[in-house]
Amino acid sequence: MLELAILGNLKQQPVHGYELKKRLAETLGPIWGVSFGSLYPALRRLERGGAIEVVEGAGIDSSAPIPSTGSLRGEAATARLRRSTKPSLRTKKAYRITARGEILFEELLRDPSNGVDDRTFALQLSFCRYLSSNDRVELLQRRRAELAERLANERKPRSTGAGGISIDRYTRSLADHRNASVERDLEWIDSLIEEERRIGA
Amino acid sequence: MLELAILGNLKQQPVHGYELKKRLAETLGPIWGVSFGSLYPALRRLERGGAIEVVEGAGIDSSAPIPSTGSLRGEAATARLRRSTKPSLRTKKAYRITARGEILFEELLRDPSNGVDDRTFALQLSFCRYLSSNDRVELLQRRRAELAERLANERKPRSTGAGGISIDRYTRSLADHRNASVERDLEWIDSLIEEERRIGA
DNA sequence: ACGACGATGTATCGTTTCGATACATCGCAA
DNA sequence: TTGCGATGTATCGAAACGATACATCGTCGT
Repeated sequence: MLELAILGNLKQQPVHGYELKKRLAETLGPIWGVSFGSLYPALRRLERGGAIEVVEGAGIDSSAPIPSTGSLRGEAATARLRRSTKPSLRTKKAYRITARGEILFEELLRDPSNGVDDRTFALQLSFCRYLSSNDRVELLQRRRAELAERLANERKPRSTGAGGISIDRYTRSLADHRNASVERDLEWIDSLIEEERRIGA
Repeated sequence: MLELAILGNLKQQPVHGYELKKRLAETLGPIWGVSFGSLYPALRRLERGGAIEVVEGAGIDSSAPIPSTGSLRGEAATARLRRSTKPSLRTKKAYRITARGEILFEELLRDPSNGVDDRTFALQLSFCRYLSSNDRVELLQRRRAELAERLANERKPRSTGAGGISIDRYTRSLADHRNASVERDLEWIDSLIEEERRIGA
């Protein structure tokens, strides 16, 4: 679902890879460490699919115009080209979302096959301003169902592990804490649903 | 860190792949869906590394002895062999941890390069009964530091997102909830540390 | 003036993980 | 008897990860 994260960010404005990574790290925080090894291939996938397109040199910071290769740095550039066939490393390649990409974004955002994965849900929620109030409630309720099911599964008595080995104190504490965490998530989701119902357009 | 999970489970008793997957799903719960596509390669990696070894047919359920190929099901077996060169699909291959594996397990369990990844920490904690009280406290404090840092990073005022776009209500709520969650994790860790200090051997 | 250093920036390599699927056997119930 | 779900091993292609290479910029100390 990296694509969703990328498209959602590009929806606001075109950015280039490095900047995008910083924003993703900021948004997703520590719950999802997006690496270049995922990001750049994902960008190329999206570009191949026609969901995004490059905007050569049209970065965010207008204060840094791309030096047209061959003017000031002609010597360095030719020397670089002599050394390697690869042209122009470190030229900011900004990406812009296309109409096709907007459609893909909506599909991914609305995709009901989720609510399962924590990270995907967080992502969808962080972009749910692009959803109708109805779809928002639906998303929240899918999530609610998932959390309730987890709780139900965890609730069934399992004082002894498989094989009859008794669970130690830490494993028990871990499970309890996880349970409490899910309960709080559930309360939070419920408050969001209620609020959406009250003021949702 | 799948290896750690596998070794920790095999430490208790030898099991075969399918059973192992069920146990892992039970232990790790919904936070880590271990798939066969990860499990079997991991088992083979460990076996190649000499950390585990196969125990032919010595499964857990003693009530289901492996039918020695060629007795009761001789006909079916030969027919199967005629059809494919691959021998004996669906024969329970139980794995047992070796002395080498025990060492590897301790290394992985003690590995301080972590505390960062939530899943890895949960895993290490669930096996921390194999650690000394000192190492346990150390593990908990590494985790504590990580959580405290997250909180500090999140705390810095960021009422507007990068690019000057104001954060919508849901993103805000998500961030707040995540913050509260980390705070509770922190309290929990602290209580564990305190308890360990009180009664730890 | 210069050289070290860290932030910015694009890119790839090898490994691991994931999700889906294939293949195969057993037990049980319609 | 047949058909379906649980048990069981295995692999494939795609995706993600962590590390690293490569390259340029600005800045700061000397």
